[in-house]
Amino acid sequence: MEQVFNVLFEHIADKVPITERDKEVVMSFFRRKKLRKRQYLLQEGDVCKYISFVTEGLMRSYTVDEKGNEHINLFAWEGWWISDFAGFIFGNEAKLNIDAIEDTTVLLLSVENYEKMLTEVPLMERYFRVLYQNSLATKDSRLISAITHTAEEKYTMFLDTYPSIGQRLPQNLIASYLGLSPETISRIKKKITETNT
Amino acid sequence: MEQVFNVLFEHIADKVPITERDKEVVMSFFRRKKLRKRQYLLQEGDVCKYISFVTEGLMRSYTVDEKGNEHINLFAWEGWWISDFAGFIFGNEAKLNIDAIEDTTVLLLSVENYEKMLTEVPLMERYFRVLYQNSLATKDSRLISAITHTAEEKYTMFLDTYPSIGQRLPQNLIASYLGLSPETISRIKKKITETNT
DNA sequence: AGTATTTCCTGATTTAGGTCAAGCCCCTTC
DNA sequence: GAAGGGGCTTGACCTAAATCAGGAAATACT
Repeated sequence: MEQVFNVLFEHIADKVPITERDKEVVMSFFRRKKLRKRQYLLQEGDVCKYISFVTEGLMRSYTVDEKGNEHINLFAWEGWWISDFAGFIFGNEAKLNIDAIEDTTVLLLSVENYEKMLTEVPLMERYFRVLYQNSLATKDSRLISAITHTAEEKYTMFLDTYPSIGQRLPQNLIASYLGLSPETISRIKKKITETNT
Repeated sequence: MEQVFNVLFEHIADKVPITERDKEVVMSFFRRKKLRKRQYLLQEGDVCKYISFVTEGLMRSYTVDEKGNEHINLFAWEGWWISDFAGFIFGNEAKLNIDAIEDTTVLLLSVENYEKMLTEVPLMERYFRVLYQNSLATKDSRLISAITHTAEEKYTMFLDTYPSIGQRLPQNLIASYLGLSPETISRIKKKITETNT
């Protein structure tokens, strides 16, 4: 079995008991793709044909508002799915841009293969149900956090929640993810280190 | 078939082709419950044993922060599911409160029945996958909106998205849902009516 | 009908965080 | 090793929305 699929199958096995037989079938639906740092996987206005599973590297999805500001929607590193969901599901134009923050390898799953896979391998139906279910619970708390917490709380909570990824991200991207300005993050960092001494 | 189930089955049929036979089985897993206005379905700290489908009325889920402010997470009226998802799925203490804004009838589905139903009726596995998938897409756009838009944009977008429900909600609840103060909503309304004359 | 409780409005003041601007440091890349 | 471009910091200033406070409408309760 190809090396890159290990990450995917570990992720699946974590949620449902997948057999070697199923793995073979599942594999056949995916296509592998490599991306250089800064390379687009999807641009606003395109039709989003795939959902992608990151096996190596780091990606982001983001929107651009009228003033030209980028707002990061999601980071996806090893073991995460990324896509313009609304576009993928409902078939409309993508509102999101997706690009690589580091050199990245992804496994692409097209709409047709997604549907096919779900019917042919019922276990995968269950896998995605569980996956979505969990992300819903996560999204809920992010939303609450975005509405209720202060800038400082958002920042420290982000670092607590994703300690490993903090290192890999320039702080202006974290700012964009949290809906804060880079300057604010900078000031918060200063304040925190000052308090700790 | 009991009347209250109509709303549920319409909702299901909208996503997957459910048979009369399946309906019988599905029905058996639910329990019906009536709630008076202001009555709790779940309080913070309880174990969330159910997800609930609203067949009539209007409910909300909300958190309370350290300062005692309520932040509404979700409104659920006819045809919506409501629950403390994280709690229901992972079995930990509820962080959300859920109560009735109007007199409400819900159909309760316990964790055990949920799991049982999903295995016994594979079609329901698919239904929930599609349901979650769609809510994910919706949540995404609400999150982006919470981060990027101004108070006025959030308010008008809310009314555009849920025109029917605007009437049924006092505006302090809308404010709480949008993460704004009631005063701000009041001023926005004033501004809008002034502009329109 | 009359009281109580929400709900809503409006003004004055405060504040968190954004915006603008300038300079520095650290990588790349010729 | 110079030149350029990100990324980060810091200061001065600004603004959207929160908070505080008071009263007016509107609902609900007996």
